[in-house]
Amino acid sequence: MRVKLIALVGPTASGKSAFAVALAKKLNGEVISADSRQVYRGLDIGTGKITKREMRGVPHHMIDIASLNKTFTAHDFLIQGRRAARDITKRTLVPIVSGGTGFYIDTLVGRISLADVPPNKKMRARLDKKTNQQLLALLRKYAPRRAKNIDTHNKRRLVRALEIALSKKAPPSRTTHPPYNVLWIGISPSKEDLRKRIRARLMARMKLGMVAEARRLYKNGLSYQRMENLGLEYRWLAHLLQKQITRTEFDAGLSRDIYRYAKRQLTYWKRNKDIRWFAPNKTNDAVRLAKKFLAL
RNA sequence: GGCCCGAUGGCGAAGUAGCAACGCGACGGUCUGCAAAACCGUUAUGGGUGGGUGCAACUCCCACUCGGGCCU
Repeated sequence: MRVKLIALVGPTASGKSAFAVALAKKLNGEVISADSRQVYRGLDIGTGKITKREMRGVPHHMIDIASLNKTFTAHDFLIQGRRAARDITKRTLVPIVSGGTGFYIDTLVGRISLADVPPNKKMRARLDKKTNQQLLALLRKYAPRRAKNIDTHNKRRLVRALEIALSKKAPPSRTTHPPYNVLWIGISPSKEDLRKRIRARLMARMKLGMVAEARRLYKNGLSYQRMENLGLEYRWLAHLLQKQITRTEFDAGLSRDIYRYAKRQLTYWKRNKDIRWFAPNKTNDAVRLAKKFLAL
């Protein structure tokens, strides 16, 4: 029998982290965070990372497990996340995967299977010099099927596709059956509510010293370039610290970008018809559903 | 009262007698190891209003309205 696992998704600032804790307490579970930025040590306020207090004794996995000197990937998440899930179920507890990085969750759960080809830095550097046109031509030659449905303007994707196509290893079998029996729960506020939550949360974090955190990270060697690539908070913080924008522009620009990000997240989950969506104030229904799922 | 300049999508902003650039914003979407990233698409049948000239006017002419400037 497949292991039961609960996947809790929702846009940023929807309140899913708090709900994950509540759910874990009620169901005897532990949380596996699925957040591509909270895995890094040092990114705390900017990522809205849950605090020890907020965890209320519920163990959280996959937080603070990576160094900013390295690039954490979906594959890393897959390996370590599954290990965490195994570890939790071994203790007869329920794994609750909760987070905003839909791609990571889909990977962990087996909705998406990754090619068994690790990043090849040298090859990437070489391919990066080519134009999208050239990359596409190469892809047509070495992986015509992939070339058909790829984003032809997206260099990052083109490079990765070629990396797979040009590697010696044979692609993995596509038959990876989902290792888990998943209950999908989504938390989604209304658009207006979401906007308000995002602003309020941003202001609160500014008071907590979000700017100081970024300044400290910079002093400790985190380049503005890297912050830029981290996106959202750290990207805007980098601009602010370099005095390229005013505080007013920072507030407006960042909260707008966070909102846009939230919409992108929702778009990502739209295709997953298994998700049962709940409003933030209707989480009791979600708890009931989860209990039923576990009782089966 | 007289003279001059301007009036283009939610905002900013080009341009030309012959299908209304572009930027921002908004909205929608993609997603097979960087996923808070990267990438794609849509967004003015209409150019202050009313007339006129022209095969054709946002583009030329006249009047009016509004905004800005100058003069008495």
